[in-house]
Amino acid sequence: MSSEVPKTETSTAPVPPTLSAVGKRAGVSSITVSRVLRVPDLVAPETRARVEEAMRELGYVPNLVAGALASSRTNSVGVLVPTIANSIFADTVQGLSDKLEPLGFSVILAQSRYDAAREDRMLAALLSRRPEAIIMVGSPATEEGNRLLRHARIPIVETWDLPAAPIDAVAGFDNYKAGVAVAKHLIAQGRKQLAFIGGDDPRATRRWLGFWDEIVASGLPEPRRLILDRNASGSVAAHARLPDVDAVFAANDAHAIGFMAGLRKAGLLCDGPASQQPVAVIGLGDLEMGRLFSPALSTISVHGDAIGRTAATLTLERGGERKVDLGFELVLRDSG
Amino acid sequence: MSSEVPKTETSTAPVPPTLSAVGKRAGVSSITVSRVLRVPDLVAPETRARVEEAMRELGYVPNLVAGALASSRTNSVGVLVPTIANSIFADTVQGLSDKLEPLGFSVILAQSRYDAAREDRMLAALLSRRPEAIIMVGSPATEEGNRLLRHARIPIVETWDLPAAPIDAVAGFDNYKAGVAVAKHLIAQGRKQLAFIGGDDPRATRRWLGFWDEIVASGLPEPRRLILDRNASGSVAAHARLPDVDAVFAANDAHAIGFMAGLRKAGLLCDGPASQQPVAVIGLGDLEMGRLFSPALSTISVHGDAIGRTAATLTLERGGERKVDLGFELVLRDSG
DNA sequence: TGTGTTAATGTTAGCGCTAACATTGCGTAT
DNA sequence: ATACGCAATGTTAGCGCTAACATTAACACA
Repeated sequence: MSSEVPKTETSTAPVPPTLSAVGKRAGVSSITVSRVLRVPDLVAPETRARVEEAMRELGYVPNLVAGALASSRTNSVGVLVPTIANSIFADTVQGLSDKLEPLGFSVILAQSRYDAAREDRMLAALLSRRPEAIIMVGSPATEEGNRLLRHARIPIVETWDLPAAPIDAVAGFDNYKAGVAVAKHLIAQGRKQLAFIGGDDPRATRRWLGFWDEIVASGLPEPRRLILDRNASGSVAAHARLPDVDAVFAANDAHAIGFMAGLRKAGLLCDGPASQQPVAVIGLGDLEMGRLFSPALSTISVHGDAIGRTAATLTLERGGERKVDLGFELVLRDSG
Repeated sequence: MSSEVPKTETSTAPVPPTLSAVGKRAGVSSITVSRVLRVPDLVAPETRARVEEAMRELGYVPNLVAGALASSRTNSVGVLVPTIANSIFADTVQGLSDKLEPLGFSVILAQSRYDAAREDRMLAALLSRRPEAIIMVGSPATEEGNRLLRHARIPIVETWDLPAAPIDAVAGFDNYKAGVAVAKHLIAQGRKQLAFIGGDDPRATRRWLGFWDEIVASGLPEPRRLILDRNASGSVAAHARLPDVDAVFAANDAHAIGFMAGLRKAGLLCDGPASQQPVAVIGLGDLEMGRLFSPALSTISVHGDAIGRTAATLTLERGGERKVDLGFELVLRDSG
């Protein structure tokens, strides 16, 4: 990526044109060109036409880096997700970027990979690009991450959860209540041996807590918790480690589907309704695939894209309600 | 997002500290602070310690916008994908960002939503942030997009395909051959009435072309093509529109799974091996879900993350082979 | 006739940093 | 002692743009 362009080639050096170059060509000063770009109404129509012509001829591409430094507006937002690959957070990124891009904002994307140290590094990296807001999944894992964000003096949106003491704004839902809702449903269905499978990130843990509390409060034996790594294939074998279980809440749909694939192999899955399932399974996320699976997956439906769009709105509007609960709904299909 | 911070509040104004502020506090000039950040070996250990202390005390966060303008290195790459939500391209973004982030590069993400005009706008928006490279899925749809990229004088990587006349670098596979491979397999299996379902983006179309050519060359009747919108649910009903078909190539796994869900409803799916399926189904992408489905989905496996990592490598190294064919493999499971 | 008023354009300074070139001080060879 | 090399630090200019404040000309109004 070194710049070994021979400069002594021709008279028209391959130097990208600047505002002044356009201005010179159009016979105006650089500020007028700048105005054509940002506030065209301030420029006389003929002048504007001449400038636009010059921009076209030179193939001018504005330099937003310089513009950002001069105006201290970068028109960018930093987005931090644990992971983007086959994850539910992709919907959120899509949602927020659909909202932000038409407004001229760029999305700077970073992944923490569920690693606190990397999260801090990414947060610092994002902030050094001076985004006008940060949208992240969850909350900073470390004190350092918190400090960084609190000192940044820009809107911060935490998503996919409802932290008790948010840094600034929130767009999420109550993961604890989701766990409670699933437990209630499973108990009402008459299930007795419940278990929870999935990751151990903060949000999954909150779900587990709600699940546990509700089950124990109802007098049933304590549910088991199986912590699985992040790919669904691992959950295929999970059933062997959960003998006697008759209902499972999976921290997300991928785990739920993997678990069901394992149940099928074990002959513990039927194509009938939930009441006929030897083992009930409830997921979270409402992946399209869950609907296509047979038996169709019952799940906690969460609107990932709405979370993203709401987060985008929260970065743009200061003031107003800064804590939005997008809720969730228990969608009952055939798996549990 | 206006900055109405009352400046006459205290003596310690809430102005983010600059390099010079740190320098002043540490008793050195700003350039020394800059060196501590970029080339610490040039600074005496005690000085460095003093500077680092000052940075910590002030909570200094470097301003890469200014740094980029001064050095004309932004340490960022622009990434353009059709869509990021529940798509196979998320793997590619993950792969390239895993490679790029540790090197200090940020990813600026944009989505074209399969829309040529939006693609051009996003390309222009990306370029105006002066990324050091552009990685995109496919090739620019318009002449204007091509022109923009050719004039940008930075590495451009086109992915997920092997364009005949690439702008610069390529990391992808031969979509035409993928179609041929699927056709060959299906024909060898004795299937007679073949069809293709999926989108009509350039890559899907290339797959269709290979599929069609191979089938017609073998003397079988022309395959049918059903163009579906981008969500898998639409493909559930696709079977009704393809009576008599005994083999289907879906442009991606999501469509394949949706189609299979439809087959199941119609009683045209069994849990046995491929030879027993009334209708063979082959997907593309090798989604984890496909493996969990029953019957397990046969598919063209493509390594989306390897495409991303390769693309990242191609942006970093000029010279060397600039056209990398990552290939694909036909993974046969139970669906066809 | 002078005095606003407004529309259109220009001038100046500087955003926060880094490249490129000084400068300083000190140890060492001659 | 003089020159030289080198390590550590500093000075200067400028990246490409925009905010804030001129300036100019044309015209309306009393």
